[in-house]
Amino acid sequence: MANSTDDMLHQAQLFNDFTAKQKLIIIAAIDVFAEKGYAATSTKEIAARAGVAEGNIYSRFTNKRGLLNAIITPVLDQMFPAELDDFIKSRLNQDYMSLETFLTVLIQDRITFLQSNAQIIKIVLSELLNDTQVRKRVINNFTAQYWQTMTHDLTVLKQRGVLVDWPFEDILRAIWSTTSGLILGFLYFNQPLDAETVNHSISATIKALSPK
Amino acid sequence: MANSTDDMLHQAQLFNDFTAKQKLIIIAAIDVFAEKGYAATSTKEIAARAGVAEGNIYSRFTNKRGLLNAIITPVLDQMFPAELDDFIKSRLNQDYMSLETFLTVLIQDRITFLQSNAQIIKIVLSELLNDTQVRKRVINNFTAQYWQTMTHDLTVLKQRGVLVDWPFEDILRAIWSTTSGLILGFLYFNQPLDAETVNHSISATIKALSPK
DNA sequence: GACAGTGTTGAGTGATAACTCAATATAGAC
DNA sequence: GTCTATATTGAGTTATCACTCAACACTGTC
Repeated sequence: MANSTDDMLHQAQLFNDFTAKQKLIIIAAIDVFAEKGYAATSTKEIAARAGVAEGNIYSRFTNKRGLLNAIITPVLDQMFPAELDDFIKSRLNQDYMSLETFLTVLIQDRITFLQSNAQIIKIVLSELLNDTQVRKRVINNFTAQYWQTMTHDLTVLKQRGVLVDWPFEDILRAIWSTTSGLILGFLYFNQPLDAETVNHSISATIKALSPK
Repeated sequence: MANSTDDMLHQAQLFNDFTAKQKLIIIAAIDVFAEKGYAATSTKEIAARAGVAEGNIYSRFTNKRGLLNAIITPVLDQMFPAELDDFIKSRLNQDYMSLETFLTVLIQDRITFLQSNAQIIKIVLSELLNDTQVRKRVINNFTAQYWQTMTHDLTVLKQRGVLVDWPFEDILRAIWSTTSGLILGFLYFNQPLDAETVNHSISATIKALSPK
């Protein structure tokens, strides 16, 4: 399953500090890691797909894990952002922020992000399940950045009485469960990610988190 | 992270066709596979943990993948059952089956199943992401068994007007997203699985799937 | 065009992977 | 207790793994 040219360009933007051949290595590695997993992939295969000598991997990325880290770090850092995108902020910082607006903008934004980094997300997910270090990094990013960002807005919504009065953990789990369900279905089970499907999920989340 | 004796007994029940040493192999393999993933685990390490010669693995399980299959097959087959448990059936086949009853019984049942097979579920999830064959098996079980079972009851609920009129795909995704979110939080992020947390998730699903 | 610095190569290395197999231990039938 | 079939052993085999390194190519500077 090769990347389209668009995907390659998009990914290349994330990796500007690298030479042309190093980018080829990264792109090949993303492909193979996403397909069979990090542990089941050999550096020899990556080099062959990239059309590059195997030693090149080690002169730039130190070792196999260094290559993995170079790939997943930029995505990991953007997954649970410390603050929201300017566009989102402008939509959310209105006089009256409805739960519907809040969840629609938020979920749409994350779906766009996850979908446009589909291959790398697959790698991150797999490592999340198998590697304690990666799992710690994700937890750390989540609690140190995202949690702070979200609880502020969630508190406002609670106070206005438009959000159910549950612990933040339960609310965030509800939001991320539906978002992840959508993305996982798309990535692994060939399910569509069209407007109607997404709208149903968003609508389900809105209803789920509205007070009775 | 060793298994408790209870877990070992529970797992042993699933694997009655095996000798004592073969069960030790299975239990050791479950432990290591769940911790670091199938591909990153060597048969040498499994044999060492089981206190057994390495060759024993190959005389009974043919090869490393055979061992994996012996472990995940019974869980895979129960994950999306062809028909519901008798107890569940009796609760659901009442004169009036409310959406609340339906979802509560259904989700509780799957949470119990997933939780009591926690270690093997971790292995299945990891392989689901990395192995096309396992993914095909899951898809096949789901569509050939579970889909048939569920659509019948969902149709009844739709006709009674207590269930939102969405495609079955979207409804099942909503149910499984929240269930999976709960289990994943428990398995990988040390989140609690207490009654209140579960109730919030179930309540969220009920609201999400109720018509407006 | 000589030089310096960085990028790239690919044959080579030791470790370890999955797997084999002839020898040995064990358990049940009679 | 003997016999037979199955379970178990562990040293050995082959392939492949991650990784190294000395040699070579390339690029820009003066």
